This record gives sequence, structure tokens and C-alpha cells, in this order.
Amino acid sequence: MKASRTDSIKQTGRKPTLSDVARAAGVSYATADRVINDRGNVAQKSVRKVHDAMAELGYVRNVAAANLSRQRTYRLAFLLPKGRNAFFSRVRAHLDGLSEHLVADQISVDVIEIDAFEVEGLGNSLLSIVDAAYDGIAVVGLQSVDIEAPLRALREQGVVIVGLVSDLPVDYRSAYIGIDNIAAGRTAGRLLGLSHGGRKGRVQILAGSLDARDHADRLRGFREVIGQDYPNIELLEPVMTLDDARKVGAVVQQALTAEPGVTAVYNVGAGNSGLVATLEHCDRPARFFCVVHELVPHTHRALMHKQVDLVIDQRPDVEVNRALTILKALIDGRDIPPMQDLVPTIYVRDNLPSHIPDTNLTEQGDHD
Amino acid sequence: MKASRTDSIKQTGRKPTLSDVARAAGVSYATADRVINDRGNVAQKSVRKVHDAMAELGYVRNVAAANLSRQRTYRLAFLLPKGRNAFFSRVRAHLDGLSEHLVADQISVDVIEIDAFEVEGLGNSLLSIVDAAYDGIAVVGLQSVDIEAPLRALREQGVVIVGLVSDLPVDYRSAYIGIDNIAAGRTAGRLLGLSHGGRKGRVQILAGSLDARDHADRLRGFREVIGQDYPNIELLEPVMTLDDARKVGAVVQQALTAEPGVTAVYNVGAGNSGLVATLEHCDRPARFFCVVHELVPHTHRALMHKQVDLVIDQRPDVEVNRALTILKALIDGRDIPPMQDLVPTIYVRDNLPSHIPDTNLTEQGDHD
DNA sequence: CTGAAAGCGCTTACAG
DNA sequence: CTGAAAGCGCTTACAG
Repeated sequence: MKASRTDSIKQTGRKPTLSDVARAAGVSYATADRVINDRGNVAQKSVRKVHDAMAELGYVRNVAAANLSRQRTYRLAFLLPKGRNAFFSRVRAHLDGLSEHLVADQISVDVIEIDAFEVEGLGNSLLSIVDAAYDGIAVVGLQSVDIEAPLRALREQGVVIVGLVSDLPVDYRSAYIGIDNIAAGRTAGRLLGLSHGGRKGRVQILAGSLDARDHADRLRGFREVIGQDYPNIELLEPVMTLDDARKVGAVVQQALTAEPGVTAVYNVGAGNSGLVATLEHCDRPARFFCVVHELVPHTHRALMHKQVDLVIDQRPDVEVNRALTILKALIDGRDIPPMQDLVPTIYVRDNLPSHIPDTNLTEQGDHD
Repeated sequence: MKASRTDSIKQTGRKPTLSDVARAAGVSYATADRVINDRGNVAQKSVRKVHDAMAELGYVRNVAAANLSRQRTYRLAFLLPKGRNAFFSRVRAHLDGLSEHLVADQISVDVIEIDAFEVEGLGNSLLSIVDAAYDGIAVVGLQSVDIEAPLRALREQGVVIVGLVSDLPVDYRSAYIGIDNIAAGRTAGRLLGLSHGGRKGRVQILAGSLDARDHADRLRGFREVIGQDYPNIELLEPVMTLDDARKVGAVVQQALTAEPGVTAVYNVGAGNSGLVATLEHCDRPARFFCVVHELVPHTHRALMHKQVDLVIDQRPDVEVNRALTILKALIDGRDIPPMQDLVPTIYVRDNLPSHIPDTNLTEQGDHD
């Protein structure tokens, strides 16, 4: 296979430029430019001639040249929840590591902090950047009609908007980059079910808050799979923790010491440093099984030390790269290159990346 | 965080160009160009002045402009095993899907077919492209001193070489893009062990050939984990199949009907269409567990239909994208952007990508 | 509605 | 060893 141009007729060996198109169409360069860029003020007849010539020659616009002449630079912003959440620290760390390459590619990225889970705060942040002239933004979103107006204002400025990790109202963004959290929950359920190998089980589930769409989705997926395929496993009532590590630790401790005790724990949300701390000094039953989300330093360590058996991760680095690629394509008005679904990634002790993601946490382990 | 340039002194708001550097250094544009591109024939004094100016201004070369003026186009080749292997069909399919975008990015990719597992064939293919003036090649390699000479010849032509999926002799390539197959085998072992939940087990292992490094590595990792953490699981002697689907089917059939029967099957290699065919019409013991490698149409289907419980995949699309990025960076003489390890991806029924990878197999299911 | 010309940040001959 | 100039494929005023 050659990455073959669909060139017809004249095979010059050289890619046709707009000059070639103009000449073939019998119009000036400027006119050809007007039609390929849809600038208007062109006679119908000229438009047709240019289109024919483009098709004939298999013209492909050279985006790099266009960007150069226009001194284009991609002005992007990422709106991420503020605070010391270890997962978003990974996102920031990855963006930091990329910064040299971004500069070289004429991309500037601002990171803007937003209040996590607060509709009003998000709305205000969005409003505050309406005049900032960003070409595109990636936002960790919420589902609420209250942010539709700010999003509309941005869109009217020509800002390309994508949802990242947690989606925005579907009509107000051009793409969503994140995993399917129902699938993530199902995956947790499947492997937890598997680990019981037909034996009876009792599972303590923890979640931050069911108002968070991702948590609710994971819980739903988890219940679906257990309910359907593992009838011998009993699910205890989920406890809400607000992702507070202390609360998480306490709930796990109680689950382990209750009578009858649990055979497994699944934390749908964050706050796993508390869970790890409890597991470090508590006796667990034989073949106890523990599943959590997001690979961060403390969950990585816990997986190595056998306090945790499985981590389901959403690969923030992959998500960031993808957001960048998609934003750029959308801004250029190109179509998005084919890419496979983002899948919840399963880590066991044996397929861990060799470099522990370094998230530069100044305050370690309080949240995750 | 802003993706901040390390600009010192004068913050003009505009990125400095080579003109700025030349002016600051008090030399002509041409001279500045000579030093930043190492073209020689420049007085030491001028060199120093230019370097100082570059540092002072925080100059970053505009690669896009350079490529434009030079009419640069990246000429790449992928050397892939010929034949109807479903995994490499996915690689090709992904490359095909990318072709429009590659053209737009001034990248041309030739796919060159090589004889799988044949040192001499690979050597000849390499030799045959020495004069083809590729800027970079990605090759599914072998470990053999016999390919060192061709690789050296290519390198002397200035061709950038990376190993893909299966590595080349380490001194003759600039990077390796592929998974750690020991980790892949360990991962299979871990989850297979888990699935037994403490019960006794007997596992039939299959492999294509232990001469293939990836197969040998997987087998080794698998044995390590089972031997160490799952003493209640017995491993039968691995059977070599040469990745032949018929052979694979026959071995599985026999393993299932033997007395005592097996509790699990792990196929380290390919030929899984045979395995699936057998599983479709054979009775399996309760909680029988089956692990295979590479998500292709028939393993995807088998996972959905519960003939297979786990697929370990190496995400050929991700590997291809990465190879492209790395080749480009290396050719430009830039450093490689930070990227996380490629990890063996675990698929269960619940985290499958929604689009079955379409590999355009003309002859389906004979191999994989 | 149409066209000629300068300029984006580089590289490549070419002339000294 | 050094410099002036044309050109890469575009866009953006500007003039008709």
C-alpha cells in the first residue's frame, strides 16, 4: 500500500498547489483562494471552474503553509478542577511535560482552575474567558442547563469546545474525550466476580457522590454485571464518602471488622489514600479482593504491595493527547483522524507502567 | 500554568525569529542560519555571538517554516510481515485510515511486505531499500546478527530506524515501539490465577514457536506468576502450533476431552480461529477459563460469546501512531515527547471498544 | 467580482 | 568565512 493520493489525470510527481489549481481553472490565484476558503464575492462560474480544477488535480490545502502565512498560533485552554486531586495532577503533569513540544508546534495552553462539581463556578469561569480569544477549550464538564448560556456565548466567539473526562451538555460541545463509565463499572464487576471463582461473596461499595455522573455510571455498570452473572455475590448498600480519604478509610475498616465480613471492596470514587492506610494495618480474609479507580502514586504502590488487586484507569495522558489532537483538527476545520475508543484500562501488578506517574503532589495522599 | 517560554530579558510578546537572533548577534541572517543549522564555515566568534543571542532571546526554530521552504516531505516505510495475520491486518487498516491525514501532514508511508520470522528475507528487504531514500522506517524485527549489516548500511544513508512490535538488535535502532511481552505473559498468568479463586487448576498452554521472542517471553512471564503465586495450578507441557489454526483447534479439543480435563487454556500465540471453532462445539467444565492474545474480529466475537474470557491486546493503532510520532521527531532531530509505557491491554467482555476493528480480511479466520 | 504584491520564517543556490 | 535574494504555499490588505 502506498498512501496514495486519489490523483487523476496528470501525475506530475509533485503535489498540486493552489497556483496549479488557479492556472488550470483559468482564474487568478486570489480568486482560487477565495473559493477554497469560502470567502465569498466570487462569481458562480468561477467557483465551478475552481472546484473542477481542484477535483481534477486532487488538490490538498497545505495547512502548515497557511498557518505560517497567517502567523497562526493555537490558543488553547484546559479547564480543570482545582485542588489536590491526584488524578488531575497527572493531567497537569502531562501537560507540563509536553510544554516544549507544544511551543514548537505553535500551541499555547493555559490551565484554568475551576471549582470541582460546582455548576455556578464552572459557569462563571466559562463566562470569564469569553473575551480571551481562545481558539479552543477542553473542559471537565458537568451536566446542567445553567452552563448552556456561557457555552453558547463561547461558541458564538468561534471557540471550539470539547468535554474532557466528564462531559458537557451534548449540544454544546463538539466532542467528548473520556471513557464510558458504565463500561468501567462493568469491568470492575466482571473481574471482581471472576476473583470469587464461584464462591459466595459480600461486597462493600463506596462512592463519592451519586450526583457525579461518572460515579453513578460506574455503580450502575458494576451492579448490572454482578446482578446478572454473579448471583452468589451480595452487594451491600453503597456508602457515600464525598471522596474524603478519612471517611473512605473508616468505611473500609468497618466493613472488614463487621460480622459477617466482606470478601471484597470496590471504591467507585476517590479518596483511596484512606483505603490504603486502613488496608495496611488491618487483617483481611483470605482471597479478599479490592478494586479502585485511577492509577496515582498511592494506588500504584498499593497494587505493588498487594493491598489493592486491581486498578481501573482512564489514562489521562492519552486523554490529554487526544484532546489536543482533536482540538487542533477541529480548529483547522479538518476532520478528526480515526481513533479507537478510549477504553477503561485494567492494571494488575504485572502490567504496570515502569515509571510511576510523577504528579508533583505537594500535599501527598490526602485525596486522589 | 502557562506553557511558558523560558524567555529572559525582552518580553516582546512575539516569538523571536532567526532575523531577531541575527540582528541581536550583529551578523547576517545567512550566518545565523549557518550556526543554528550547523552548516559549518563560520568564524568561532560569530558562532558564539549567535549562540548568545539565541539563549538571550529564547529562540525556538520554526520547524513548519523550515519544512515548507525546503519542500520537505517525510518519506517513511513500514516493514510488516506478509500474509493474512489478523493482527498485522489491523496495523495496515489503521495506516490506511490515516492516509488522508498523513498526506495533509506531508508524510508518505509505504508498506513493505517481509517474510515473517525469516532472517534472510528481512535482511534482503532491508538491503533492497538502502537506495530508496527513506527518511525513516519502522520494522517488525528479529534478533539476529545477520541483519546488522543491512541496518548499518541504512543508517549510513541517514535513515532513522525503529523497531515495531518485535525489536531489532538494540544497537541498530533508535527506538522500540512495542509492549513488554514478559509483562503480557505475567498479566495473563495473574488473571488466570485469579479466576481459579484458590481452586485447583490444570492449564493447557499453546504457543507458535519458542524461537519467536515474544512467544518465549510471554510463556516465561506466565510461568513466573503461576509458579510463584498460584501453586494450586498445574501447568501442562506447552504445545507448539506454529500458529496454525487447525493445530490449535486440535490441541484444545484434546485438552478438553482428556482425563482429567483442563480448567483453563492459554494461547500465547496466534491461530485462535481454530481455538474458537473448537470451543463453539465442545463442552467445557464449569468455570473453564480461556486467555488469548490480540483483539481481532474472531477473538472479539469469542469474547462476546463467552468462549474466551480474556484478551490481552497490544493496541496496534496506538503503536502505529506512536511510531509515526517518534519517527517524525527523530527525523527532525527533535527529542521525543514524553509518553507513558505501552502496556498490555486487558479486554474483558465489558470494556471492549464499540467498533470491532475492521481488518478487511479477504480470507477470514484462518490465521490471526 | 477580480487581481497584483508583500509577507509569514525558513532554506538554498549564488556571488563575493 | 559572509551576505543579498529568490522561493516554499499560503493569507492579507489594497487597488481596481
